[in-house]
This record gives sequence, C-alpha cells and structure tokens, in this order.
Amino acid sequence: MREAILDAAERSFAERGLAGVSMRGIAAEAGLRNQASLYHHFQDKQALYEAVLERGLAPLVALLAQAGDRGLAPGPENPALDRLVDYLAEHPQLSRLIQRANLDDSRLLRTTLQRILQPLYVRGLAVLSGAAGPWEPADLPHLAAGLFHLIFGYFANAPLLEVVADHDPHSPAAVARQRRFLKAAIAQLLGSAPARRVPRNGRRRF
Amino acid sequence: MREAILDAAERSFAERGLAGVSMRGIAAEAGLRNQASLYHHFQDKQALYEAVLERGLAPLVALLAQAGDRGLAPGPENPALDRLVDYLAEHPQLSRLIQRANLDDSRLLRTTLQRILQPLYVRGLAVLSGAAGPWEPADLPHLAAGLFHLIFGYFANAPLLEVVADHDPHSPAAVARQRRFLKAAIAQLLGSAPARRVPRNGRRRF
Amino acid sequence: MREAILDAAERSFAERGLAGVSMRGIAAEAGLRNQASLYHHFQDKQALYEAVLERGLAPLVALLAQAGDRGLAPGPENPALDRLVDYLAEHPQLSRLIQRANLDDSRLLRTTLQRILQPLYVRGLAVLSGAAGPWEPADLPHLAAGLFHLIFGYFANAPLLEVVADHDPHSPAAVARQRRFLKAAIAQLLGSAPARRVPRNGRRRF
Amino acid sequence: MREAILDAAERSFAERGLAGVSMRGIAAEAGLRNQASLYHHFQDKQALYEAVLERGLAPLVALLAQAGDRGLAPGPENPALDRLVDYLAEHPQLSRLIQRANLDDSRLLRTTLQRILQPLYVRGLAVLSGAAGPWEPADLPHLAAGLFHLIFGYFANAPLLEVVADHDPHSPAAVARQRRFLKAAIAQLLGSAPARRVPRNGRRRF
DNA sequence: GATGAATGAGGATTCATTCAT
DNA sequence: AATGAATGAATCCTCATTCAT
Repeated sequence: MREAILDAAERSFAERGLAGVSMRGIAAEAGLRNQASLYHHFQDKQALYEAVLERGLAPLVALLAQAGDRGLAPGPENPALDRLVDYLAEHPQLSRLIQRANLDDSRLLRTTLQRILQPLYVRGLAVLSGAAGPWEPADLPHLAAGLFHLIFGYFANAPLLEVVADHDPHSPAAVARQRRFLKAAIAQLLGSAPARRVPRNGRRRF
Repeated sequence: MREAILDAAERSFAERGLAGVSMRGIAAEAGLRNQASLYHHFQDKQALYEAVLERGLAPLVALLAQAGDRGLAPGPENPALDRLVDYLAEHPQLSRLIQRANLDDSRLLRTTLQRILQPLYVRGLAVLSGAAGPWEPADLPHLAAGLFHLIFGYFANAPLLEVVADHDPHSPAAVARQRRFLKAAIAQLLGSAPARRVPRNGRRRF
Repeated sequence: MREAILDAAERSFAERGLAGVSMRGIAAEAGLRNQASLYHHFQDKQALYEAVLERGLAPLVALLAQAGDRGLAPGPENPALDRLVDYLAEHPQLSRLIQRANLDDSRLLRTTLQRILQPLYVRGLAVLSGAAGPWEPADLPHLAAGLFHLIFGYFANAPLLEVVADHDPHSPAAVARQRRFLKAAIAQLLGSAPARRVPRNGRRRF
Repeated sequence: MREAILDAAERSFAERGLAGVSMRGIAAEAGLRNQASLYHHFQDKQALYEAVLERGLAPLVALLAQAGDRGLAPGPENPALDRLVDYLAEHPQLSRLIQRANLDDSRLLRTTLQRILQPLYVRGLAVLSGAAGPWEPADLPHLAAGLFHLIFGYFANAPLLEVVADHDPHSPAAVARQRRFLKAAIAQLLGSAPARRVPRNGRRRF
C-alpha cells in the first residue's frame, strides 16, 4: 500500500515534477479511491516527495558503496559503472527524478538531497583526486559535477534526444552504446582508459 | 511591458517550472496589478512559456551560428566555448530554463524545442563527426548529448553543487575555473587537447 | 457586492461562528456563484471575519461617542442606553457576533477587538468612576464588565432564554421590557435610579 | 480513559467550540493515538459534546440544589454564591463552555440544555419572585437572565477583559474582587444589600 | 479497549481564464 | 493597454466516521 503509493508517486514526480503532480492523480495512479488515504501514510505532498527521493536514491547509494574505493573508475575489474548504467537504463524515471529534485529544490528538499548525496560526493571526490588527466585539485568539483551530468543527463534528457536526434535512447542498442560511450568518455576524462597504450615512463597515467 | 513580462516569466519559469508558476505571480513580478494584462500580450500560459523559451534560446542560437563550422571545438582560434560559458554564467537562469523545458515537455513544448534545437543538433553533429577520439559514427549522438550535459549541467544544477560541495558555482573564480575545465574536458573528449604533454610517439593520444 | 458579502458573512458568523461557517456557504448566501469571488474582496476567511466585526461594531462606537461624557448612565436627559438597546434589538445578530468574537479570539482577532473596544472601555471607565454605589476604584473593571454582560448578554443568549423560559426575547413587548429592566438595573447598580417610588416607611426598599 | 477523553474534549470545546474542534485533536489531547477509540466511548462528536456539557454542568446543578430555596441570594447565611464563584474560578473553561453551548445551539444541544437548565431556571425564578427591588413579575425572566450574564460573563469573557483592561481576570486578587463585586451587585439588584450606609439626607442613594 | 487503514465529503484557497470597462 | 470583477475547476488537505484486527 505504502509501496504502491511510492511507486505511483515516483512515476508521477519523475514525469511531471513536484508542482505538476496532484495528490488526486497520485492516489488514482496508486489505485486508491481517495486522496485522503495518502495522508495516512505521508504527512503531506512534500513528505511524499522526499520519501520517493529517498527510496529512489537508495539503490544508487548502495551501488556506489559496493564499489568502494574504486568509485566509478572504469576498468576490467570494476563493474560499478556498468551496473550503474544498467540500473539507470532499467529505471528510466530515476534520472529524471533526480534531475527534477535538483531543480525543484526547496529548503526541505535541499536538506534531504544534502543528507543523501553529500557523502557520495565526498567519497567520489576522494576517488577522483587520484585520477590522472590535466586536473588540478581545484578542478575536482567541476570534474565530479561533469561526470554526474554525463552519466545522469543521458537518461534525464532522453526525450530531448529523441526529438532532435530521432534516436530512441532507451532501446537496448542505444543503452549498450551509451554504456560503451560513457566508459570511453570517463576513461578519456580520468586518464584511465583501458591500457590501450603504455605511458612512456611506465608509470600509470593516474 | 512585453519585455518586462518576459523577464519576470523567465525568472519564474527557470526557478519553479511551468507548473510551479502562476500567472498571478508572473504579473506581480512584472509589476502588473492584474493578471488579465498578461493575456493582452500572450494568448495563454503555454504561449508565454514558449515565448520565454524562444527569447531565451535565441542568443545561444546566434552564438552557435557565429561559430560556424568550428562549433564549440576548443582551440586558440575559436572563442565560441568561452563565449558560451560567459553567457551562461551571466544568465544563470538560462541553463535551468532549458533543463526545465527538457523535463516539462508537453506536446507543444516538444514542438518548440524541436524547431529551435534540431538545427543546432544537426550542425553540431557535423562538427563532431570530424573529431578525433575513439568515437564511431554511432557514438556521435551520445557524444553530442554528453557535451550538452557537460556544458549546461554545471549552471543548471548549480544549487546542488552548492549544497554538496560547499562551492559557489557562480563566483567569478568558479566560473573561470569551469571555463578552463570545460575546455580541457572537451579537448580530452574530442581529442583536440592542446598538446600539454607529448605522447611518446607523436601519435595523438586518442 | 462587497457589502452583500459582508451582510451574508455577518449573518453566518453571528449564527455559527468563525469555524462553523464555510466560505462556500457565505458565497452562496451572498448570491455569488463561486467562492473564489470572496477572495477578490477579502484576503481570507480571517480577514473577512475581521471586516465583519469592524463594520458591525462601528455603529456602537458611534453611538457611544455621541453619548459623550454621560456614557450609558440612565436618566431622562440621556437617550444613549435606549438607543443602544434599540439598536441591539434591531440587529439581533450583533450581540451574538460580539459574543462569538470574544470566544473565538485568535491572535489577529484579539488585535482587532483591542483596537476597537479598548477606547470604549477607557471612556466607559471614566464615566463609571463618577458613579455612586458601593464601588471602590478597584471594582470598576468588574463593574464595567458586568454592565457589558448585562446589556449584551440578553440578545446574545436569546435562544437560551427562549428555551428555558418560554419567552420570545425579540418580541416588541420583551424588548420594551428589557429596556426598562436594563435602565432600572443600571440605575440600581450605579446609584442613579430615577426616583420612582419613595420607600414609604423606612423599610428596606426591596 | 473515558474521563480523560471528556477532560480533553472539555478543554477543547471550551476553547474553540464544537465546530472548531476535530475528533483527531481531541484524541491527541487525550493521549490516544487514534481517533477511532473515541467512537468506542461516544457515539459521535455531538454525543461527546453533550456528555461534556452534562458532566460540566452537573456540579453547578448540585451546587444550586444544595442552596435550596435561598438560591444565590447573597447574605451571611448563604454561601452559594461564594461557592459558585469559587467553582467557576477554579474551572475557568466552564463558563466558556456554557457560553459556547448557548451560541452553538443545534437542535440536539437545545434539548440537552433545556433538560439541564430549565429546572434551574424555574427554581431560580421562584427565588427571585420573592426579591425586593423595583421588579414586577414580568421583569423576572429579564432579571434571571441578567444575573446569569453577570455571573458567568466574567469568566466567559475573561480574555476580552484581559485585552481591553489590562487586567488578569484569573488572578486570586481579581477573583476575590469579583466575588465581592458580584455579591454587592446582586445585593443592589435584589434589594438584599447589607445596609451598609444610610442615605444621609433622605435623598435616594444615587 | 485500542489501533491502523480506508474513504466520501467537504474544508479553505488558488488556478487560468474571460469580460466589461 | 491595463484593471477590477467574476467564475468554474482544481489545488492541498482535513473532516467525521467506519471496519477489520
């Protein structure tokens, strides 16, 4: 029941945002006959939104926790990026939900996002600080943000790509392609490209 | 008057999205005492939103048109990327407006975005197709989208960065840093990096 | 229009109190097809309530201002009490409205009542301080309150009297009787009774 | 449990009236986690209200029954008025509750009040009919109502007195003063004033 | 005797929009 | 070109109440 509500709300919020969704609509989508029931499970719309976010982000948090020190750095021994892309591809609304949350930030939301995402950011930064590439320490926040946008932007903005590129971003072929693209792109950025070539002095480039 | 309305609406829509903004709020922000006046200038809310979008995107279109065949490819002779970043930094709500428009796509909006953005995309693709790097033709839509997200994501998601990274994304120092970061990142991705270090055998690194 | 709303609201609030009245009901009673129109004239329910109170109390304020230094002290040369009773009898909902306002006091309401009623109280106190009777200065607030309750209580609690006493408090005969009663009672309390009868034998008068 | 509910409900109804109080609020105030429990003890909101009223009025009924034929007539041998004032002062919400009940009269309530209060009224009338003072038989309902308002009005409208007179009506000093005031006022009205002073020149005392 | 869940009706308020001025 | 007024529909949320446990 609570889960059904969260499911319905997740779909709705991802698709139309906090302001664009009505409690009536969520109730209907959840198979409830009445909006009042929503308020039995969640204090108000904002609380429901935050619960949706928290539940939606949990798997990502877990996934990155599993990855440990390697973060999303691509490489044969680290499946984290693959897994992340797979997960995002299987949950097409998740990227949109996160993107929405960034834009719709209210005070409360900001708190929630901060609580959930800041640890991720801090760990991610640690990983990046070991990366090669032309990056100075002051670049790292920009680099972290850039990777975030590269990874999540594809699914978040899928409809746009559909429209301007006549490209179905969710097709299996496109998802596979996006996985390869992301790996290569991250490798290019972090200097951790699969060792296609040996750096001149034998030191790994990163 | 019309411009004042557009200004107010642009701020509002960028900040809270189509559904999150009321005609009353826009009228108030524009200094009008009555919402009815809005309907003298724009047929309805949707039309106002589209006018805002169109006006907001025009400078970007012009800027990219000016860049011509070089697109955003970084290099000493191409100031387009610098100009774009400067423009986005000076119009902090613009990136958010565009990101919103992507997410809020309705039928009508989709049409507008398609009309405006598709030519840009097509030209951009042409430019990218000449890029170096490990990209096959089928990667190009992914690469184009990736660049788009890299560039616009920084300003669109500024508040998030603020919160998790304790970083003021709009400070002059941060903007300058982002400009350099973007150049370097695009260079890494497109293989047009200024030859900061020479690959041992003279072959471009990617 | 505004006046029609105030009329409807006055009737409703007097009869059922702030919480007991719905904006929908007021709109209907005012002949409006829609509650939304109420909000064109009054910011919210509370503001409407306060406007009703202010308008309702104004005649009383004026009446007492006219009475000047004599206040409500009964006597052949001071028609104020008669006029007040007449006015209250002609506006049966007014006493109830005031009684309601006393009970329903919220922060805002308290402010309104204070603004309107405090000057009346201060002036009334001055009048009473000249009264005869067994009153010490510290009795005066109690005396003022007592007179207030004597005067307004009759109409405010009319339904109760109807029920327990099988008495129609609004009938002309009853109103006339109440006028005489009030005069006599105030006279007894303030020591200014018209010398209606001389205790013939020194026996206690009552 | 039942008593705890009645306590909570009494406080709530006295403070905000029947319409201003929610079953949820009462349950919370009674320490219950769920409104459903209320319905185990009382059929519905109206029944709860009536139970509160009945329980609240019982001590007053008892007190007046004890007073017997003397009613509230003040005098050294009759402590009823003192007791009543003490009781009202100790139960500050009771006067408000009664005043509310008068104003909120619904059909059902009217029945309850009638059942409880009419015997009191009838007995009171009998007592008053023996009173001295300038009262004719037809004055008696007015006199009875007047006494009622004098006595109950002070506590019912305490907040108003607080606001306009900067007077704490519940302070021990004020309560003591009110007791003396009421005695004196009733004495004045009923003609049973202790012969405190002899009019020095045969002129009416006021 | 208490509670969690559900629900229909209704609460206040805001919405986008229109019309007369 | 701007405004005040009006309105139907929708907003979020709370209401009193019921039922199964």
